[in-house]
Parts: sequence; structure tokens; C-alpha cells
Amino acid sequence: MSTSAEDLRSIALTEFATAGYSATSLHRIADLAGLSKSSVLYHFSSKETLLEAAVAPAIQRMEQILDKLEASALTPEGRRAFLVEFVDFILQYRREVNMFINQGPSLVDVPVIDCGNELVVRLAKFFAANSATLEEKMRFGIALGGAAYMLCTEDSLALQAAPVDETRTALIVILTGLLAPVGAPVNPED
Amino acid sequence: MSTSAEDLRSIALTEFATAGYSATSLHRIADLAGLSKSSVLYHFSSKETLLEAAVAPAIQRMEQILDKLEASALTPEGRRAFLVEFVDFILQYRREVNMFINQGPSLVDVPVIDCGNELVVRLAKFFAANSATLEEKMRFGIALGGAAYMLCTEDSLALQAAPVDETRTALIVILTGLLAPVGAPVNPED
DNA sequence: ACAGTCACTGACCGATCGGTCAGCTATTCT
DNA sequence: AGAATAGCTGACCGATCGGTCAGTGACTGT
Repeated sequence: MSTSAEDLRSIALTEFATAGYSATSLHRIADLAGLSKSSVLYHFSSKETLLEAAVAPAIQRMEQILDKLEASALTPEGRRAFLVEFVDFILQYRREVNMFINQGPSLVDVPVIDCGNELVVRLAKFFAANSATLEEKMRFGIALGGAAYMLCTEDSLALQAAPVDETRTALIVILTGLLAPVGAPVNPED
Repeated sequence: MSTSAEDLRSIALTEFATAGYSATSLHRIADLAGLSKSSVLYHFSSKETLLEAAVAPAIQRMEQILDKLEASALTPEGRRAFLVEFVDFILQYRREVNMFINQGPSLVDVPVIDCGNELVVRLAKFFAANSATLEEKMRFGIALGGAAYMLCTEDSLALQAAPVDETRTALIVILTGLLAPVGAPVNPED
């Protein structure tokens, strides 16, 4: 059976995302895992190493998505393909995305977080380069930050839990409307 | 000359919003203010008191806006009036809003934060009660979280600073589109 | 039987945290 | 002049932080 290492990674990720990295002690992570603090430091040599392990998969995936986005021409089809990929990405890695959105700016000097922040900047620059107006740039920020916020606080805000596929569909619709090129129809199927 | 109390409040608010409440030490606040930690605790009897003083005005204002919203019928005009008020609110209190959006869930048990979180829930419930579909509810969350995210990270994301009134106009346009009743025209002036 | 590795632990370390307290200086009030 | 107050400070406190280290029991390969 997969030993505690993966459990620790997941527990730490959840705590880092919900309570905050600096507000989460190794002691608490150990308690939640039913281990001692020393055991946590046996699997991960430091708190920062644990953070890196927690967010690394999300960073790799985001790099893939960005590479593909930057390589493709910005056709409407490419834009929509990216959007679906992006929605699936934040659905799958919602805890990690929440960390970068909420704590990214405050966790500078942690290398892996800086790396993630650079990805956000890359994404922002790509959209900024393809948007003429301030409004378009802001649409991107609202879409990214808003989707991440929505996914990570839906427990406390939404009064009942929604099925993932419904959430996914709604997200795609909303983000499509937000990120559509200015002047383009919001519902292309009309 | 306004003594250090108001300076401390503002410095603490900025640090709490950008670095996080638990990641900000009284020592750092004191340093930024050019005072000693003891002086900070002279003006505010505890770190939590300082936090309360920092966010209290925003909470009061938000309560006003919510009272007015809940008292008014949900006419399109009322909806738009609220939206403008809300945009001005997050523009004026962007640091406080950023705190509640990013750290609200993690700072439970701090009474003043709980109070602010209740306001967010009140706002969410109001919109949920007036929206039939999951998508509509999510539009609210994306609008709120996205606008707050955009305003508080525009320094690191947007490559040049935008004038406040341009940001305001763009925000109103985007949020109007997001929060418009389903089926309503996005641009009513057509 | 024995050496080695793996998973884990408690004791301990220095640093830093929020907070207390006695005391200092400058100004104000009487 | 003398008392009181406001603003501020350094020394100090217990708690907790991330991290180190010596050791322990279980399991494995020889």
C-alpha cells in the first residue's frame, strides 16, 4: 500500500490551500496524518520540500498547457480548446491553483512558488499581448481569479454541493463569455 | 499630525493583505512604521485588535450596501445601482476585500473575520435566492472573487498601471455582463 | 543468525512568535 | 514647580515554529 508519503502530500496540500502555508505547521500536518512531526520530516526534508512536492504536478501540467497555447495560433478554435483545457486544469488542481491565486504574491522567495507565479505572468502576458484594451486584460484576470475563487470556496458559499460535470459545464460557458474576443458573439451557436 | 495609530492601521492592512495575517509579525509592522513592537502594542492591545481596526470600516460600509440591497426590490435599476456601489466599494477597500477573499476561510475563529465572512455569505445567499441555475450562482462567485483578485494583483500582472477611473469603468462593464439576469441583453443600450 | 534498510519516534535546539512590564522622555495641566 | 498623561522603548516571558539527531522496532536479503 502506498505509504504515508502520498498521504502527506495530499494532506499538506489541502492545509496549505485552506489555512495558508505559513499558518500550517508541520505538527498539524503530522497530526492529520496520524504521524509525528519527525516522520513528516523523514519523508520530506523540509516544509518547503513538502510544498514543492505538493504543487509540482500542477506546475508541470500548467507548463504543458502554456507551451501548447503559445505555440498555437490564436484561432477561435484554439482559444476554445485552451479554455476547456484550462477549466479541466483548475478543476483537477483546484487546491494548487487556489494556493497560487491566494498566496502566490505573499510566498515570493520560495522558488517553486516563484516558478508558478511566472506561469501566471506568462499566461497574463499572452492574453495582454492579444488584447488591445484594459477591459480585455481585466477580463482575463477576473476569469482566472474568479474561477479559482469559486472552486475553492464553493463549500462555504454554495449552499449545496454541485456535481463536478455541472460545475465544469457552467465554468466553460462563463469563461467562454468572459474571454471571448470583444465584438465576438457570446453564443456562437445562435 | 495624525499620530502613528492611523499609520499603523494602514501599514498593517497592507501587510495583512499582501503577505497574509499569520505571516505578518508585529515586529515587521513596527519596522515598517519606524517604531518598536512595544509601540504597536501600545496603540493596539493585540495583533487581533489591530486586524479588527484595519477591516472595521470596510465591514461597516459593506453592511450598508447589503442592507440597501436586501431592502430594495431586485429591479434591473436596483441591480445596476448595487453593482456600481459594489465596484466602488472594492476599489476603495481593495486591501480589505482581498483579505476576506483570500484569507477569510483560513482566519475563522477571529471574530471580525467571521463577521466579514457572514457578509460574503449574505451576499452569496441573496444572489443564490435570485438565481435559478448553478451557472448564475457561479457567475456571482466569479464576479466577486475575480474582481477582488484582479484589483489586488494588477501590480504584478498588468504590465502598466491603469488609471483608477478606467479600471472602474471596465469593472462595471465586465461585472454588468457577468451579473446580468440570464436572457437579458448584455448591452441594454442597443 | 546477522547486517542493512525502512518507517518512525521523542528529546532537544535556536529562532521567532505574540504579549507583559517597568521605566524613560516630552508635553500638558493645575 | 509639580503631577499627570501620552508616546514609546528594551528586557523579558512562555509558546510554538522548523529542523536535527540518536535511537528503536519491523522487515528483508544473505
